Amino acid sequence: MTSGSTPLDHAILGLLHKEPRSGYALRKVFAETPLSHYSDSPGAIYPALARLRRMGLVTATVQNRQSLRPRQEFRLSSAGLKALHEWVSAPVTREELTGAGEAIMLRFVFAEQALGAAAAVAFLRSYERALAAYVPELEAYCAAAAGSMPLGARLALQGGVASHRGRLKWVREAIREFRGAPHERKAG
Amino acid sequence: MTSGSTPLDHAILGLLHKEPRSGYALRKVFAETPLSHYSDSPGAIYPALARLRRMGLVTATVQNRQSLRPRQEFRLSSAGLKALHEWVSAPVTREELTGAGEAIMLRFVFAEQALGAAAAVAFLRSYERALAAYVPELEAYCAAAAGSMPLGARLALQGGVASHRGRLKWVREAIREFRGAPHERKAG
DNA sequence: CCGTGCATGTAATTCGTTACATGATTCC
DNA sequence: GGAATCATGTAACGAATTACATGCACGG
Repeated sequence: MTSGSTPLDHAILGLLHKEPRSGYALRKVFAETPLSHYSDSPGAIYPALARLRRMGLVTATVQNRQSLRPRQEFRLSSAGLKALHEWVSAPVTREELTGAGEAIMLRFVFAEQALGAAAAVAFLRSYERALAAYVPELEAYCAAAAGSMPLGARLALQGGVASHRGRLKWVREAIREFRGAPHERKAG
Repeated sequence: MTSGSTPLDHAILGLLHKEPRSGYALRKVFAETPLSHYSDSPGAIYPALARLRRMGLVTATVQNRQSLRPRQEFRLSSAGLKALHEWVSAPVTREELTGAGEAIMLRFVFAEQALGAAAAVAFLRSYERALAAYVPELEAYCAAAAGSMPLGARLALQGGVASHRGRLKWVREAIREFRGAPHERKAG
């Protein structure tokens, strides 16, 4: 098993490909960009880096060697580059498709089943609010950063915007559907 | 903290709301329905059920009490019902929006950055293939099951179909964009 | 009586989370 | 020199995964 195995490992390998970074710099990326759902916590990053180093996928160059708290800069090794290549070249599987946006739809379904149509609509309104706030935010990020981004990153960001816009459209249609449908009794 | 905390806990509470089930029955649901990305492994389900029982959210009725391997049927307690209500009623947060479909886009972005435009297109083709196979499958499930489903579940399923169709459209547009764009040199 | 499916669990390992602890640098 | 920020880690804990172990029920 020469390839990094967790999503966090993969994200780190990808980021280190662009340029060598310290653990702290990686934390900042995870905290401040749309990669925000990867953990920016030291308890995840530093063990992950140690792991990748043990696996030979990254190398660390230590600065301030004599210091009690030396800074390290991590860069991809050739094995790490190979692992990154294997990861991005692997075919897209069915499982990867299934995960997207699952959890939130589950909440919606159970809202209706456990609390009835009114709760389902309330949930949809909350979803709508969150999306209506998030989409312009993403668009702003997109507009600000698109110029300095490679084509793939720009397309991915635009795909994210489109996806959330599509969701928003679905939410609004779903609300209308519930309005139109005969009210079911509240369960529970 | 009276509410179940993990996604699996929530999924179990929601399923038990509909009807009491055994651990094995829950496993089958996770294995055979679009809830497929929750673990159907005994090492996840049974500890989760034990946890929920400790928290007082579910109760177990034991059949074959004298057997060495008694069957249990789990049902929601009133506290469990309350926890379910709280979960589905909680507002949708920004974090819930961010997670959707992240990992796969990351692979796409890094494919271009690490291997260049040709690899990015290859990735998109793989993505396209997977989606083109999955969407009709979902549609078939939808067509077969829609009649016997409550409105919310049907809408959620249709939303999933629409979302994946939107993705597919994006993938095809992205491929065209890469065709049109001047070829960048292969990095690495 | 033997295999297949139903059914419940445990053990080892690994990863992520939260909270904590510590040191170095920079700017006022 | 004190505060904020940069920077690196550890400890305790919870949860998921894989692999394993066990037992019951039924049909051929």
